[in-house]
Amino acid sequence: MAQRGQSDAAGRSRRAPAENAAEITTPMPAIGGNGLRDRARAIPEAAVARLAVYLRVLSGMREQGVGSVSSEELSVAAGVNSAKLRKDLSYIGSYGTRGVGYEVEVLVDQIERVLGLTREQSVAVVGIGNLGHALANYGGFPGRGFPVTALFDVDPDLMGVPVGGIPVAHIDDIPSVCAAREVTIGVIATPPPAAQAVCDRLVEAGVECILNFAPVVLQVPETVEVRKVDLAVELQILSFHVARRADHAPAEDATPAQRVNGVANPNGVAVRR
Amino acid sequence: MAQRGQSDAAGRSRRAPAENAAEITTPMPAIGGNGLRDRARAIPEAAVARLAVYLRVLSGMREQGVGSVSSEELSVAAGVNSAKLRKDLSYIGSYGTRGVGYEVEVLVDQIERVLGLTREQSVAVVGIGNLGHALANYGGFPGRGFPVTALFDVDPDLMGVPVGGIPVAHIDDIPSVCAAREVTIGVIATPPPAAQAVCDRLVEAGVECILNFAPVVLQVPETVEVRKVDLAVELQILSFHVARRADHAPAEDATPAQRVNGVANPNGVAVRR
DNA sequence: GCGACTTTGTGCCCGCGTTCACAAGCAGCT
DNA sequence: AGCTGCTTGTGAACGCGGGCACAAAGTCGC
Repeated sequence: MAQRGQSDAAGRSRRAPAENAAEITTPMPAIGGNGLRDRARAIPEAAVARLAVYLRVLSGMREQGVGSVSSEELSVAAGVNSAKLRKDLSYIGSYGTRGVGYEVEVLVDQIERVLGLTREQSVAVVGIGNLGHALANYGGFPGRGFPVTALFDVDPDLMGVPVGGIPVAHIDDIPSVCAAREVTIGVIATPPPAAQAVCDRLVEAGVECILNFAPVVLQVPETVEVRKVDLAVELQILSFHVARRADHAPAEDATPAQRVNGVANPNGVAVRR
Repeated sequence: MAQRGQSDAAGRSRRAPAENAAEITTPMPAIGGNGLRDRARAIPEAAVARLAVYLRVLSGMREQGVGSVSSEELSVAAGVNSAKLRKDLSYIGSYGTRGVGYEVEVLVDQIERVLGLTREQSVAVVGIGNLGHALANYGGFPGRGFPVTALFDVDPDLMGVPVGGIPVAHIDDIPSVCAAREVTIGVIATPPPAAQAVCDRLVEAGVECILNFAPVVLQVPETVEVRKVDLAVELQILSFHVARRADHAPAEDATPAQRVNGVANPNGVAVRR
């Protein structure tokens, strides 16, 4: 992560070296605040990504009537090691009871709080092609959803046509519509050439968080955060691994892949062997 | 920044300059081989992701007739710092001339070689919903494409229907079809409940690299590499940032976001200030 | 009420990836 | 040739995130 993304690609996370210098372990006197701000600020990006995964797993558990869960159980369900899971949870506070585990309900609430899911985010999708359609219909997923409240495109045939219940507007209306509906997250699913222009309009509309599916490096003001999902890059990374193992072990696993059941890496980063 | 290369099917030849392969710094005995294997193995995942980005930028430059480029130019175009770019390029060999820069053509070829793009990868997409459609039509993107050669779903109405030129087959046929078409990369775009079963079938068919769009933690053998793209997680990470800055600076940027033009982070990670 | 057991929370270490800064090397001019 | 200026390639330091292992803390049973 992904990545790195995804995220992470995987590989992920970077920040200005100056200020985070003193996070985590440092007591940090919580200068003028409730401390939650400073805490929220200190959570590493990678941990945030995993928290989102934990949230999904926990939501599933809650629906199945599971009342409490240990870090061990949760960690295998989420595909991470239990120490990392506990550390991640410790970033948001101490909500477990030693010797017992965590209460599912509590954990769900707290993670939602930290991820800012208590106030519903309003999402705008720009570019209503196949991908845009998919995103517009993505509305309800486990836990609270991100309501898609605005759709934009340039195709005249699409204007006013409802997709997933929301009529499509012209991208020229981005500023007014986004302001009116208090859009906080913009999703760019346009062809590459249009991406920067669309991005500029979103920024102009006051959107400060953007998820970009177009394979373009967006230029944005420092105040705006961009996350990128790049299909081509993902495929190329996989291609790299295909090539690497082809080079590296020209003739081995002719054996029909027995189920060893390793665990998929949460960051979308490949297991290196 | 306009690029958008569709067809650039110039058959280029590749050939690894065997000499420079194993030298440089690492002693690394290069046990039984050309050393390229060891090198390829040593490239960090994060660097691979960036190389893919460089490749796209370079392809665009080549189409515009740019002959050579310095690390500085390329780094700003790709949105990374120049030192990192040079280090990334150094992983694949020394193809620059000091005092001058890099030859675009050479760099493109070498990156393609390392990413394994010289042998075309065959991709299968499972789950032909909106997202599946989008992926099936994704075939041609800058540089060489990944040919999608197989599509699968369970919907009887879709059987045999061509999408993006390829008829949809039933997921029960995954093993046979994938084997026949030598699929090396599988893409899962199914609803969550079906993902694990589909994954198992792909693995059974010998696919060792999987790109998973379903919000599920897949269980796979150790030999299989999984990358995950999780829309919900991406949105939640952005939501986290919205919440964080809302908490942290309740009343500041009333100013209409002036164009400072920071540069989007290549890892998809937000620029934090 | 006390001891034993279980599980959390975290201090510490380690390795990877990023960044800095500089030496090495090439081109072009005098 | 030799000097100058520029850019690459990389050694070395740094900082973050991951993992281990243990102390703290609470529960359960007797």
